[in-house]
Amino acid sequence: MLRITKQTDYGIVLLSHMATDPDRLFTAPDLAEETRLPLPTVSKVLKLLSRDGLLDSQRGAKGGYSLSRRPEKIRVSDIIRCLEGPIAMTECIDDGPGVCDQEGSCPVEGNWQIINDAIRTALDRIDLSQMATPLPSRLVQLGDHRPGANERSDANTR
Amino acid sequence: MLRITKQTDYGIVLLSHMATDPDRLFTAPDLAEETRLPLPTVSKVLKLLSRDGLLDSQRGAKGGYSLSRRPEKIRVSDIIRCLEGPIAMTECIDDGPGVCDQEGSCPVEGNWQIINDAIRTALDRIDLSQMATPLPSRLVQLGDHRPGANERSDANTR
DNA sequence: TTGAAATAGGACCATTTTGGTTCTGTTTCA
DNA sequence: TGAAACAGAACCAAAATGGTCCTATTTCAA
Repeated sequence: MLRITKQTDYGIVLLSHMATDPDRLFTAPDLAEETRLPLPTVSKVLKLLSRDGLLDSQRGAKGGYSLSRRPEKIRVSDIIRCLEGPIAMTECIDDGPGVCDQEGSCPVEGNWQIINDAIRTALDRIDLSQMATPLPSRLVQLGDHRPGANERSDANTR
Repeated sequence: MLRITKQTDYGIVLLSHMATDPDRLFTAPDLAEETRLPLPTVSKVLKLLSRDGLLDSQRGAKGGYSLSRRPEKIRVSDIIRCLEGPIAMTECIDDGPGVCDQEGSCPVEGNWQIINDAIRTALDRIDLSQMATPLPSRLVQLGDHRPGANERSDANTR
């Protein structure tokens, strides 16, 4: 389904929430409550985000997490890269040469770059401030994106 | 890793190969050999592609698969949608309302649309003819994108 | 000095996805 | 009528995910 993992989902939710008050120091328990997500999971994600420098952390009592930079400076691509690794849609990319037995004969070969770059670029353009705006205007009609209303092709998977 | 599944990978490889001779009728065994992929898997993917109308199929002896339309008319997004379901990076999209217990309080809510649309658009812009060009020119420097050296590849799409 | 409150970092395991194979039809041509 | 292909589904091992939990370590403040 070309989807991000739930962890990343949580990450974006958490960071978006933090972006609404960019200077505040948030504890994990606070965040868990405010976003209504389970604490252990929130905790785990925050650690990852902090390890990669998207969050600053203060240990000890009165500790917590805060955004390491302005929301505008944190791109969705940063978050995904932190929580899921390099944004490359196929393995032949991040494994380097020599792994794929198709090498040389693969009809696609370098052309994966086209796709990867397109995705990366798209994700680079979106930053936290955009995600955090409290439903800016209903421009983005919520129920209106179903491609031709073609039958739910995921109907069989559950 | 925000990656497509191997099945989709195969699908793109297969279709790209077929795009190099758009009018030819390919049998699954032929394709397996020409792309050096295992036949059972090739077979499986072809069936899916054909079920969704990306390929035409002819049964019986002398049967096979052929592109259902010109390579330029087959977008990467079509292939992904066929092999992985709707292109929506989070579940709150394709499941419709009422599923997410965050509803109403989720700080991101409709803003996922921003991301989903960006991805969809990016993938809409790439068609099979682009993927199939036999390494058009080495513009897209192959060995230069590894995680460490993150070169900004702006200025292409959009 | 000490205890409570936080983060840091793993280990762990059930569940789900995936990758790939195989089997049993059905269709078509020669 | 048989061989060659596609159609469709079942199946299962391996990998990835989602969550939780446990044990440090750090810091503040009484």
